[in-house]
Amino acid sequence: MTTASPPRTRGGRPRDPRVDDAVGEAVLELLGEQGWRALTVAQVAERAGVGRASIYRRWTTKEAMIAHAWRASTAEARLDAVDTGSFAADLRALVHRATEVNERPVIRRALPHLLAAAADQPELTPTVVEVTIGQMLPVAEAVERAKARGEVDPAIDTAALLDHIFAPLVIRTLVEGRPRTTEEVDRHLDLVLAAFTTTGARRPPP
Amino acid sequence: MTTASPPRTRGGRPRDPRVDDAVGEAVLELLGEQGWRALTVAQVAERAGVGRASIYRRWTTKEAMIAHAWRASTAEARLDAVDTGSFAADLRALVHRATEVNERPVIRRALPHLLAAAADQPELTPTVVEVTIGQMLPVAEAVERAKARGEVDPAIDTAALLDHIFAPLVIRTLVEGRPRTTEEVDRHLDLVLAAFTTTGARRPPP
Amino acid sequence: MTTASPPRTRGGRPRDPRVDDAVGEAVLELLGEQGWRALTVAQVAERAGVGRASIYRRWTTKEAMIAHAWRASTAEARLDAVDTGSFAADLRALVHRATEVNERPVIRRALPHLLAAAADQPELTPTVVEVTIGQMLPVAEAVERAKARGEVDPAIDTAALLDHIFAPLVIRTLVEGRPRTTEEVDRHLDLVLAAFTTTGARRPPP
Amino acid sequence: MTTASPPRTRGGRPRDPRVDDAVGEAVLELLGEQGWRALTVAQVAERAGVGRASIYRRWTTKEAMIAHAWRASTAEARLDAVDTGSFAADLRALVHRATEVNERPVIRRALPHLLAAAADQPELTPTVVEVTIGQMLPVAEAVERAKARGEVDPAIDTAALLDHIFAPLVIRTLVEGRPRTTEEVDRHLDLVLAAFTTTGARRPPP
DNA sequence: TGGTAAACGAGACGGTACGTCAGGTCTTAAT
DNA sequence: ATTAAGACCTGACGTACCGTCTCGTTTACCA
Repeated sequence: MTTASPPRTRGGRPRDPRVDDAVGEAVLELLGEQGWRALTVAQVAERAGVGRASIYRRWTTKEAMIAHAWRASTAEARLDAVDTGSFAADLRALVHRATEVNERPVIRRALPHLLAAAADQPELTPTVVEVTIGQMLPVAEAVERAKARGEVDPAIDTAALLDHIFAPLVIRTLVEGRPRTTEEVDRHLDLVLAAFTTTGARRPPP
Repeated sequence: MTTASPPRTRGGRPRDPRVDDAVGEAVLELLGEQGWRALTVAQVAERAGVGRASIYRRWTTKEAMIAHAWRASTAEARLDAVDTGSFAADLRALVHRATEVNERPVIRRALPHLLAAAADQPELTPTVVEVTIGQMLPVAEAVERAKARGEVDPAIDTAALLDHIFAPLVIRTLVEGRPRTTEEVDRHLDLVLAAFTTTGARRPPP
Repeated sequence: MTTASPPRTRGGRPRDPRVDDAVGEAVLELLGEQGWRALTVAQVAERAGVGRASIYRRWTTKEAMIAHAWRASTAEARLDAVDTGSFAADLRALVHRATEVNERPVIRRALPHLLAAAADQPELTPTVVEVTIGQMLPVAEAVERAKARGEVDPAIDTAALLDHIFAPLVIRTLVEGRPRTTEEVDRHLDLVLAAFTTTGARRPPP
Repeated sequence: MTTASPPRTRGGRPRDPRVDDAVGEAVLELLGEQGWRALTVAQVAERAGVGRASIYRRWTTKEAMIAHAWRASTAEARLDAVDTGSFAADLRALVHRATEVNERPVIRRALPHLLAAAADQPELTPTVVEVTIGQMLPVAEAVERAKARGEVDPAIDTAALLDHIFAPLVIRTLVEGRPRTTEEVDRHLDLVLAAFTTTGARRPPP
């Protein structure tokens, strides 16, 4: 789904797709500049050169508007697959790149608020799930390849393993409010590889 | 720290500690009843039988007020230590009880919003860190005992292990907006024990 | 000027004139019922069935709002002209009727506060001047006719004479906080007629 | 009455009279500097170096406090008697000096508000009456001398004549929010003298 | 090609929460 | 029992934002 529910088109002027784009861009800009609290629909409308009514015609709440813009932005930032033949190498490459993506201000500032909004408005949950799963997809593929190669026990549930890979990083960022350093990510991956792979591969000494 | 920064009281009527308590109780009640969005300072003041000014005198923002009430409430809900002599048994008992605690409406509804608030207001981060660490403390002790008994490799960083124990549970609750079932928690602990203990202890068949 | 400065309406929804009317009525009702001190913007908004923002959009201060409502109300209460052919008769009729008008609760309770408000907010002065002059207008016409008939010396400044007619009555009401009785008004007019007319006409004995 | 109701003095620490003085001075200073609206009890207390409770122990409301300070200040500004032997000369001297007194910022800014306060709080009326009458007292004496000399018809009620002398000046200041010029006062007195004295004395050409 | 239906930017609408401020009362320790 | 200091409750203030609702105008489809 890339647009905001283009509903019945029976007569009348069609919706201007430039509005969707302009709103999305404005939301991301303002989120990055000022954070979630300071972001108002009126401001978005002004920045986008759009009427407020045109926004409410597309999304029922401010949160839905932001969620849509956020999803649209992550779609283009999706990680490319990486296949080096080694699970450890794949994992390090993918997780380091995912960490970079999550450091973009708009993501870092929006994610906690989107989780909170979804807690109150269950209709936002699919969006949150979709984005988080989307980000883990290339890693899931690497895990499957690792199972095929015998690097990972096939009895281990892939989803559970993905959580062990990502959740500790995400939760620390959420709680401590600062991104993980490269070194911290590497140490985390050391432990993951030691605990969940048959080789217990550690990173090569520098 | 159990009270809201009673600054030097050089002359003048001292702050009435009953105000702090009444506000804390009112916040928790209203959070549980209505959730975060519907909670207003005016409502808290009325429920607590307190003037709004007395609240703003103590906390600069609504979020700080809630964070304080939340911390005060978790202090009394802290998990008791459990020491059965077996890391697996300790872990299952403690994590199941922690899961129960986190299911209380006030916690479940407030946590995502507190994380979001802390993202905008860094001064709230210590409170969030303190509470989350507090909850993990008895588990940390169990881990240390397990290391002493040789059930867990002493080379493993305890904090990292704690994250592998808790983060996957918490993150799934945050993202999916529903609590983990007992069965899901058990399966998660199976994997943790298999991956991070020397015995790879699995739970006994029922 | 009968409305609250509907500024250039270039696009956008136009202001609803019913809001102006409803606010004006509500102000006058509440002024009459409760007086100036007890009158709050929130109360006016509720009584008028109007949002508070709509009031603040029109008037910058509570005083300006009341002044506007007050002027609008006096416009319809303006005295009709009286022309009996005799200055004394004209004057007695007009001043007695003006006194009645000024006894209406809304006027009696509002005037002192409006004078006070104008002392702090000079932009209210034109309104106060307009209303007071408006009330004296029919008397001014009677004075001009009296001058033409030779009952009043044409060398006497009409505005000055009007002040001698009204000011003593008004100032006593302001200072003593009670209205003038019919008898007091008559005695006052006796003196005015004796001092400022060529005939020195006194009232006929009862 | 120069102090604020020094009540029962039965045991205990006596009231510090410096508090009364300091409060009075602070009120007058702040009235002159900022006007009535911006004057708060807290500000007065701070400026006077006094606790707020000490103020409320003496006066029940803010208005009563100001009224007291105002009366105390006018007591010392009372006009000295003038007796030149000519009513016209006495009158011009006294009224010009009264006009000067009324131009002091504290008076000009406070009078309208005191009238408004008295409209809501009848207990303030005596103070207002006392001050206004006090100011007119020397003029009343001059009127009596004029009656004795035959310059003014003894049948004219002195109080009514005083109102014709002062009310037009005061009301114009109240309504128009600006003081009378010397020339305006002189023209007003010309008319008063012409209308209410047997000589109809006009001022000598310059 | 002309009508119509829905879009558009602008901005007013009712409602509600916010955070500030003022008034008048009460409580402390000290005098 | 007073004092200065300062907390207390109450409640109005003015601002800001939300989501809705007109306005007058523009733009596509369809007859």
